[in-house]
Amino acid sequence: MGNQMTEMLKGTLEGIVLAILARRSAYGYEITAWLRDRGFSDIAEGTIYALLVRVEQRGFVDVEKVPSEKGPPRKVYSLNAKGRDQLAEFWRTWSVLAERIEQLHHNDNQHDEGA
Amino acid sequence: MGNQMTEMLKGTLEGIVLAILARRSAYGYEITAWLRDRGFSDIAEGTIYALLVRVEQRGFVDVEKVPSEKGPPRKVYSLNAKGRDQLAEFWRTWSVLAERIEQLHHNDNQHDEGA
DNA sequence: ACCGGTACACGGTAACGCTAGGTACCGGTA
DNA sequence: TACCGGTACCTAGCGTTACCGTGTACCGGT
Repeated sequence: MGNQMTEMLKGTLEGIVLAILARRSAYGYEITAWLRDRGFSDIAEGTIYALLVRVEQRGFVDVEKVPSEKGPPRKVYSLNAKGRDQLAEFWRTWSVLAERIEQLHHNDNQHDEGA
Repeated sequence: MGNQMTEMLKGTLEGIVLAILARRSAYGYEITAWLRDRGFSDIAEGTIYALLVRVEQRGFVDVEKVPSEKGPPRKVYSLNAKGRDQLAEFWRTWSVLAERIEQLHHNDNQHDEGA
């Protein structure tokens, strides 16, 4: 999609994926499809795989290889304790940023509504 | 500050600065101080100047050189029509992203409150 | 003569998401 | 048999962005 969303996803996409994995374990292809369904912009498949490699290397997730009847084996990722800490940290940072930005948004709208 | 905030600012910092300029014209040093006061993390001075050069080159702002009694002349930036369009686009993108992320946040908290 | 505050600018670095490919397994169809 | 499309994963190179450190310059006070 647009450039704007691409840049804004930097730093948040990892949190988004961790939040998804907090709900239930999943594999890359599944996560990509899930995001696409939710209209979470057109996130490239490769981006998700690269991100998953990153969070695995940082020890935020555990991985299990599970055979599939429809193709190559799936790599199923599960959020572990360290990952939950990271997710909590993500939410803290997000809250701070979102709050400050919303304040700007309100002030902005005050003097320039509907432009 | 933290890595997390640094990455999250990518893509949002430009919108933040445009929003500030929407309220009133300002120069780099002033914007930096403003952000620092608002606790908007410890944004590096150099970052703001680089960003201002960028938005100027894209034609989102008009610039006027104003002499200062306290040092070198100030470069005062004003948001123009194109910049207002860009800011509106920023808010649209932000709203979409923030809404989707908040949904994840709620779902996340449901099964893992206060962990 | 010196220091600190004001004000701007630049080069190199790291992180991130995107693009555009490639590999491999499988079932259905011509 | 040959081919295509869906499933599932991976990689290299690229552009954008924010950070760090440093440098320049103007000015007033001591």
